[in-house]
Amino acid sequence: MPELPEVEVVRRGLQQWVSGRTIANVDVRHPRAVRRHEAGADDFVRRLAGHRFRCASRRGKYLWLPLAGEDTAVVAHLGMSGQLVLLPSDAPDGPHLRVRMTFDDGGRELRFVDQRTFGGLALAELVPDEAAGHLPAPVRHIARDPLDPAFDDDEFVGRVRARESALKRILLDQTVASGIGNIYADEALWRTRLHGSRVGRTLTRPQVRDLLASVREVMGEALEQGGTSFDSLYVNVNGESGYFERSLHAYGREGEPCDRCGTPIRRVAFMNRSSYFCPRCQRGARGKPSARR
DNA sequence: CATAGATCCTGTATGC
DNA sequence: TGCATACAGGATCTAT
Repeated sequence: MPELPEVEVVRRGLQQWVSGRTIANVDVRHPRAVRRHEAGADDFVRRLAGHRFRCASRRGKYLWLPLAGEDTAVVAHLGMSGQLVLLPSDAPDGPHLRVRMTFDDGGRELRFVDQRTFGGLALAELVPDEAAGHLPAPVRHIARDPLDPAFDDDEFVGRVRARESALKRILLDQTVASGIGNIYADEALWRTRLHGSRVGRTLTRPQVRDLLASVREVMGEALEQGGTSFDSLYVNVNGESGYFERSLHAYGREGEPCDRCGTPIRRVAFMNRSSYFCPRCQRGARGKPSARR
């Protein structure tokens, strides 16, 4: 469940159902799922057994579970198709089960399920971070996400306007602001009436501020509805899907009328993926800036 | 240095 | 029916 709202839904589930529990056994069913754990799958398994999870944290699309009494955390990234689900031990494995963790209380076990194996788990060091307290080493390279209270709006505006590349590319760059993916980038651009091919450098400060407000708005609304799900690939820790798909205005709506002006939504290939936009509301780099008055 | 493109993987949907 | 192709919500490595 890749973007911020979906990952936050998972974090909340982990916070409720996994924090405070002590790991009994870890079973790595596919080595690729722990490829980011440099010391290998055996080391990953050995170092987790007997340790207790303190809580569940998140920045952008990264999740981590700090271990009690240690300066380490299990870092998880769901990639394109990863799921963290809680299931009874006797539930069938399913074809994409990658890692299984049991707990000493005998309750539901935690499973990492990932069809495409772009996601993964690793045990990483928690290192001091001047602003955030502690952060896992693999998370330090990304920026704060827009829902982080300490997110620096001015810095974001400055960085967007310093870029020579397309606005959508900037939104997807996790080192500028983390947590935004293909869906919410398109949705925020639609809400702000900006075209993703606009060059960052050409935007006014108020335009970038509006865009940031739209990002927060759409992510907040999605979170309230449990995230966006098109199919069973994107579920919370209890295997349930969110409802935000119903509220999408642009993403996945090629040919359908724009909810503002009725013009059919267009889809174009961009950065090896799809971008959806309203060709009337969101004027492109070739046309006049839409917010000009 | 900033930026653009290729690549990792498995499954589903679509067209011939 | 079989087969080929396009596409899927992401991040990272490589080349320019």
